[in-house]
Amino acid sequence: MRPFKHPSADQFNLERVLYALSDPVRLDIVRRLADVEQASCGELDGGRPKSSMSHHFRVLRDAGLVRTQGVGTTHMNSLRRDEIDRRFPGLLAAVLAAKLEAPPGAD
Amino acid sequence: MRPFKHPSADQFNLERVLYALSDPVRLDIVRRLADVEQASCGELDGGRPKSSMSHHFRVLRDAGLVRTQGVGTTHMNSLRRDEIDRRFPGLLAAVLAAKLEAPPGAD
DNA sequence: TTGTAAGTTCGATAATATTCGTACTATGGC
DNA sequence: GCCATAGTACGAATATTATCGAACTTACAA
Repeated sequence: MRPFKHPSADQFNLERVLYALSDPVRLDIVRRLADVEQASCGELDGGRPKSSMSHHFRVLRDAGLVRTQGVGTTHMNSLRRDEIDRRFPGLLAAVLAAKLEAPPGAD
Repeated sequence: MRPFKHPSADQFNLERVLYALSDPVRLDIVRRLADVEQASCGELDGGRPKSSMSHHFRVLRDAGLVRTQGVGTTHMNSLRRDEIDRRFPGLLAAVLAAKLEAPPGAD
């Protein structure tokens, strides 16, 4: 199981990062990774097909948001929080702190 | 010239906002609006066709990032900074503060 | 009223993404 | 070795977006 190619912090690209975060499935992955420090792909699919999830993980990896390493037979994903923070200070914090959809009538 | 339909702050959607910001042309518009407080569409096209720009302004408007109002024969655009800030604190600041592409060898 | 400048809207085309089934690969347990 | 598990890679269908020309609308000015 050869390791994945991850971009280095100075290769991060703001547009790519924002794009990666603009998908509900991927945003959800990021939010959950923010809580658990590490999780396998299987723990993060919402019942979705593996091939779909694999695609989303790749987008997140390529953007630099997530690091994936093979551990035994599973792939462990973690948020590259420090590196993202260093390159785009405050961005991840803002995204993670963002209030979800305002239900009609709230606010 | 009937006014445009702008979403109210509680209708803002994080994914939509992130998506709107994930395009280089639109990100550039937002960055420049952050400096000037107000600008016409013509001042912000980079020599690009009007119809293309019109599309991008619409995406930004629909996401709630930009407000467009007709003034005479031109359309004046401004960043809805306060409203975005209230709904997604720190997000715009982080995006605007983000270092651009790291040139190879920098950092 | 005729013209012009500023943008929008429409429509077509091309480029990108998403989704997901199927086949494939690697690892660990028996 | 054999099998199950976890996930990737590929391929195809579908959907979404971007780009831009051309026609249209509005406001102002001469």
